[in-house]
Amino acid sequence: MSLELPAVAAYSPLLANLNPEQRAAVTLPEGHALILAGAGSGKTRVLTTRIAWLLQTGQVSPGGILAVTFTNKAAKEMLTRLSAMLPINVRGMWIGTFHGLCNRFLRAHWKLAGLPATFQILDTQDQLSAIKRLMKQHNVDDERFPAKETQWFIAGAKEDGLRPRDVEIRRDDDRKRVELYQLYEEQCQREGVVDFGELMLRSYELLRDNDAVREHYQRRFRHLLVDEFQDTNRLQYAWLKMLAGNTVDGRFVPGGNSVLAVGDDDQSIYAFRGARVGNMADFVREFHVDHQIKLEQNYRSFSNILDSANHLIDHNTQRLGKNLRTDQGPGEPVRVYESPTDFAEAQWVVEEMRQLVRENGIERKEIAVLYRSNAQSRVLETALFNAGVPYRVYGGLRFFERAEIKHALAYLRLLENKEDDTSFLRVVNFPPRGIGARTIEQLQDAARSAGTSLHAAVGAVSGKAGANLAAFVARLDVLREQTQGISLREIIELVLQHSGLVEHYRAEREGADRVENLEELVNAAESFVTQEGFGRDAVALPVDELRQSAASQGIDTSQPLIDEALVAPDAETGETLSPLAAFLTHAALESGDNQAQPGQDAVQLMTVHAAKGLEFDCVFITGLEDGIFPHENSMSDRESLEEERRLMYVAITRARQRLYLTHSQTRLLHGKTRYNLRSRFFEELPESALKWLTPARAGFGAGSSSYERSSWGGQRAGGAGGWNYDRDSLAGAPVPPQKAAPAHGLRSGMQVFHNKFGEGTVLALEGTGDDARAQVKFGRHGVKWLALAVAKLTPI
DNA sequence: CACATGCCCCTTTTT
DNA sequence: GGGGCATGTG
Repeated sequence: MSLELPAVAAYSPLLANLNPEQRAAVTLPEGHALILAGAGSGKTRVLTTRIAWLLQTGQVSPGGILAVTFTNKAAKEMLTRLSAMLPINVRGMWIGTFHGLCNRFLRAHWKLAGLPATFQILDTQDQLSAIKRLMKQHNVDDERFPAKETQWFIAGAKEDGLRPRDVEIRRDDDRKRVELYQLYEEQCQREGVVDFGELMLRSYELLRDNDAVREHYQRRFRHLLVDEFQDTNRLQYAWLKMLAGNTVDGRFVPGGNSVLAVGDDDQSIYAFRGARVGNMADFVREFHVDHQIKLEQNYRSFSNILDSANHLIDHNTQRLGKNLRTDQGPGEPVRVYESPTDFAEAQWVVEEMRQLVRENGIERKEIAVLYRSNAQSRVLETALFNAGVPYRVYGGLRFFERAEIKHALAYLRLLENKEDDTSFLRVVNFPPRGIGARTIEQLQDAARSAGTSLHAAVGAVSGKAGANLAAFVARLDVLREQTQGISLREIIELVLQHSGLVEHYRAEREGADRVENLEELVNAAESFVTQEGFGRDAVALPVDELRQSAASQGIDTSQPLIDEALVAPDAETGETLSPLAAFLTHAALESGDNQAQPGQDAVQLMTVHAAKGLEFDCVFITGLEDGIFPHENSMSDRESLEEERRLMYVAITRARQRLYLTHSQTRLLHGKTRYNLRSRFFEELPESALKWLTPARAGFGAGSSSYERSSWGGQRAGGAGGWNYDRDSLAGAPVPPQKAAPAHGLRSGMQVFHNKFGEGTVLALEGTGDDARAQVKFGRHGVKWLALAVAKLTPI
């Protein structure tokens, strides 16, 4: 790889302030390339500068760029940065999420994809309720086949690019699951809806099976750029391969397309939803990648923090290999704090952060508290609330996922698509209008035997209930009439009024927030139409202009143009998507912010997953206990433990200046007190970077503690540390508050023998005395909870 | 048919 | 501990 730059490069302000590796990445020649970009190494900057560079040097026109990200946020950021760099119209570029781009593609080619023009998108909730409905209809035992599991199965199959007929049947139950998958597909097709996986899979199949379409897009996109490549699943990889095309035996051909993949195998934390780090290695092999560049210079953290991250991740075996370095000094040590209870832990964290704000002048929004799972936020929130510290919790319900919003959207969807049974069922009796379960059952039976949608079957139900149904449908029909030719804003206002939703929530005691949210929906629609991009996506460019540019690309213009640039869903008529349909799509693809209160200087609370891509001056990683982090379900096999370690790596690398690691001896979880050992990850951090604020207990084979009791007697802020256990108990298992060490002497991670189940690994311990239980994973018999008073477990 | 009570489950998350 | 869901009662 040469670092020599084209002559113009040296003068381009775009390249100023880039380090040699970043510059090499930005100015890469044509060909496939993989950028291994460590945390805080300026990855987004490289990606956007690369696009700007390609455009500025005239190597490609905006229409030849396709850049794909995982989140809307990342896509938006890329667009914003790009328009700040170059005075160009970003309109011609395809920049967005995988699903967003697939949606755009399917809107342009709905007919070829076998979809109705008004197809709507099911989110995860909708998908689950569609599956439940299906299972009920086919009398599937939901004990044996939980709907969630079926959903998981279907989504997983699609992520691997598998249709029902392609799924390999490994277990007896799979036969039924595949059957359900098949039925589910038929149901979605009948109702004109697609789930997230379907957006990807349909697009992929259309590209695969339609030569004209594939060749068209292959000719168009000369540069494909992929962010967070380590998070791509099998299907996304295959999709990319289809688009890349222009290769012989997978090798890049000069004049063909170039794929630039940017990723970090150490930050791959989404295997549980189908992400495949292996795509990185496959990419290098199958695309015969010409250029690999590592970005290892970290601009974010002091070296104590970075050393900790490097040291930890070094314990993973499956790595491409990469070590972050920084020019910044060691900075502050990584502080470790142990508390007796989760409550005390939270109090200590709050007290410590108040000091940070008061004495160190740190802004509250520069402080993040991270945890492994959402359930842990509660105790932290309580402590923050009691202390009067402003905070903001990420995660939880987003705007478009709120029940009242989903209700309103269901009415709107029914205006667009009468066949949408999921939406029909959601609102047929909401607000209540005398249509009960019996009636709905009757209606479903009628619809099934006639092979129609619920909407079409309404006439088949007689009596009072039938009249109610007819009135409901009539009301929808009237609304549909009334909403012709009026603005999106007016449509929504009308629907809110005439559906009775606002009225219903006004009458409810706790309904004020919901009414407010419904009003907010009007605003959301308004800003969607004006700024957000309905205009961008749906306004057709002049057809003459298009034909000209198409002709110059050597595309046959005697046929109707197949190109989203027309953006009209129907390429023949030039008809565009209605603002309402576009808005509904937007609502499904972008679930919206949670409780946006920007501007306020508040402490940030979130899961480690949610923190990926963010950075803060000060970071607290809490609940660092075996069974919590690493999570108990991920402790038993190496692969998932390695993912937990990567998760910890992500958490550590969020911090710029100060990092705190806290753990608690006891924790209230699911209403029960659990005694957890300090996380095994502590043993994987460099001692030299750590400062133990509380005595380092002996864990996992470490030597005895060197702590002197007088050195800490609870003098830390908040006085929360005052649990005076004695020195002897420090070397043993976790100490219950009654100071009675558990008699069983088991610790998680221990190998044990059971007379019936054989050898196993202790995953978790719970309770004391006669109530003590252990969760053990056995080879043949799986994971079991055992009462220690009964089960005879012998340590091996 | 609407509302209340009991029961079961319980990673991580984006689209 | 708490939310979602199924079942029971007015």
